[in-house]
Amino acid sequence: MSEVARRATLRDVAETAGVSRSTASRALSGRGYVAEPVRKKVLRTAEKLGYVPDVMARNLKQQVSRSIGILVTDLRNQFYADLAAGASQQARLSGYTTMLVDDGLSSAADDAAIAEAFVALRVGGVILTPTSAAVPEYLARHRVPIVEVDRQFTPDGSDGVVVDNAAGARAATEHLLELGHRRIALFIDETDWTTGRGRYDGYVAALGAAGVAVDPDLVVATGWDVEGSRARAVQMLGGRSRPTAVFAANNVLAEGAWRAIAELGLSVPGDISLVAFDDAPWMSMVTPGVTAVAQDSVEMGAAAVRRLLARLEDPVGAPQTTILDATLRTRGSTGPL
Amino acid sequence: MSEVARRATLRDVAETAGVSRSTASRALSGRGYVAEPVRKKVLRTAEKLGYVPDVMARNLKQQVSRSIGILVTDLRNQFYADLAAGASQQARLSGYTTMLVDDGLSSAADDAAIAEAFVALRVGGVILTPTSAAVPEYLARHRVPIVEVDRQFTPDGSDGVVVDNAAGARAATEHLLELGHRRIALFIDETDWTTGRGRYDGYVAALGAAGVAVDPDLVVATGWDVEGSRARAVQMLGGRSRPTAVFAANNVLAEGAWRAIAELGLSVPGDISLVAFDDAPWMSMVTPGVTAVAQDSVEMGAAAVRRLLARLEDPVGAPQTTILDATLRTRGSTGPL
DNA sequence: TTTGCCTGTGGCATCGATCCCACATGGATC
DNA sequence: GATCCATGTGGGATCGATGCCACAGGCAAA
Repeated sequence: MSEVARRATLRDVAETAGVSRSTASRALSGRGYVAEPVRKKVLRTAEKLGYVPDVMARNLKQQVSRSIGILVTDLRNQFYADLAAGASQQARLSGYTTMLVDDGLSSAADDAAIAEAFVALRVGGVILTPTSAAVPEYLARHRVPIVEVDRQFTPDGSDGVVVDNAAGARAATEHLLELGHRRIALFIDETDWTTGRGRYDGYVAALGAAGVAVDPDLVVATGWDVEGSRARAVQMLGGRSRPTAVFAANNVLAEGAWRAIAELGLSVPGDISLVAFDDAPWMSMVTPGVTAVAQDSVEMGAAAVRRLLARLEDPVGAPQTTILDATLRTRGSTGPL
Repeated sequence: MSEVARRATLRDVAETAGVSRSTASRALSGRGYVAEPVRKKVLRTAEKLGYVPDVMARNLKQQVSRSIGILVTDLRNQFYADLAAGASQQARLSGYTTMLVDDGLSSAADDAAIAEAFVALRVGGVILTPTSAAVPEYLARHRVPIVEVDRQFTPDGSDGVVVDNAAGARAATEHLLELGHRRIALFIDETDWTTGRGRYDGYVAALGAAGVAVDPDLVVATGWDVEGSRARAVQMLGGRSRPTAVFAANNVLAEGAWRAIAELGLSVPGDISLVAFDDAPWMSMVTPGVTAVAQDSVEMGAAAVRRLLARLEDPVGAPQTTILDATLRTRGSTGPL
């Protein structure tokens, strides 16, 4: 056993201090009776040996783990990175460790593996941002509490934290309407789930309230990435009957639209107004600044962790969805018709 | 024991399948002899019960963990978010799970707790981006292999992955010199550690090679955040003897400089040229685009994981530092004097 | 003196998975 | 027919930490 400095275990501490493992455990954890001098001695030896308890072994014995999983859609997107930062920090403040996984360039098979890894690690619960539907299903089947952030697959069945998509989208659209715009294009990735659906509804509601009919040709599914959005935007804005304003439903699509506008040599807001959902850093750097519906993504992450911890406290309560405010930040990219 | 659907264990699988735990273990892991029909039966039972092995228990028994820790400076900085994404993905591809922690708004005490958590979780090794010096010290003391990314506290003592800071800074400075600039300011956070030191050296080397003396007044310590950089930049660029070009040593300081320039109403590159180290997304969105030294941060993260895994294979080999290329991307923010 | 309680400590089983070892069976070889 | 080996299976110890229970003293009340 002459291993080169094996890591110290509780047994090592106990033997060095000349007490039993039970006593050492009590001294270190502070549970149960320990005579003061003995306690001091154990603490000193533990310190001397550089003893750090093995949380794996502890969790195994106690059958609980103070760790949560976080699965984010894509860390390279500032929105999700901020969300992860907020969740990570809140978890740490609450004494939980986090298993943060970036779904990034993963395949469907990867998603399954990630979900299984969370179960295998026996995390207390998982924070989920939009990925494949298989993940929440798998976790639900294995009775792992989840909190869906940004988008909810099962609004009634699970906890969630979302921004008020409809109100935000409505505010953005109304802002354009007030400036006199009537031909307002909506760039959106999907309209089937809560996020896209809410933003679409807000857009429609604003138009309806202003007595403007929804033109299906102006609602364009751009795909999920910058390139898809850019290509569609070039096509639409390069045509003869182009809209006077564009509402991009998220920061990625807004970037595509912005690049297309620059490419076509159009002036903002002279030729076209642009408003985005989700205020990315670049929107306040460019000239003119991009009017955007800001959502506090750091706070969303933190709120999700708080919701999850509340769920762990009360496993049987009814699912709750926390709805955060979205606020319109007016900048130079929107102007009168 | 009539618990409401307790999670299935290996014992449950074994009993249901009518075999011993040993046999069930062999069937599932594929190690040792198992008759084919028995193997099939065990696999079917495991599937039916939704059995997922407890990696904690497995690691405890095997005394190895296929997980690594990743500590990033600040996820809200795109550079570190990308780095984390790259590391996370590479780790997953290699079959490792990651404990990703965002240092974000942490105090020194938090740092100590984070380092201890890594040890407590018995991670195989840790990827470190710049934080407090206490972290690498603590981990080294506990014999946890580390790879320092972006900045190395102990270049000779530990593995590292860095970009070629000197060459990148030199290229940026030479670019400005070639355009005729002579009064080139350097905005930098620190010059004591590898990152800042390398960039400073590159700047000095380029000036020296061109026969231009280094003016200490033009090398400004701006602090670590956007606001500090902006304030210093306003002060310096608002004065009468302002430089004709600014080299910002990272994306944060570049943002401060950019905001200051906009605030002062200066034109780029007419009044002043700007070049940045680290190509952030906004730099290609603004007009004119910002000339920048690009480092592949996703690849840095991936390279760090590969280095760490190699270290786990060979614990005693000499420390290695991987140096990645930095390439200058010329955009509109730099122009002739 | 006996009973009872409180304090302090150690023995030992336990969590879930693994794996060494013993043992059992069957067929092939001498 | 005895020996041997290959194959297949189960018993039980083990990893590190915890916590129940038993037990040893000491002290106070009856």
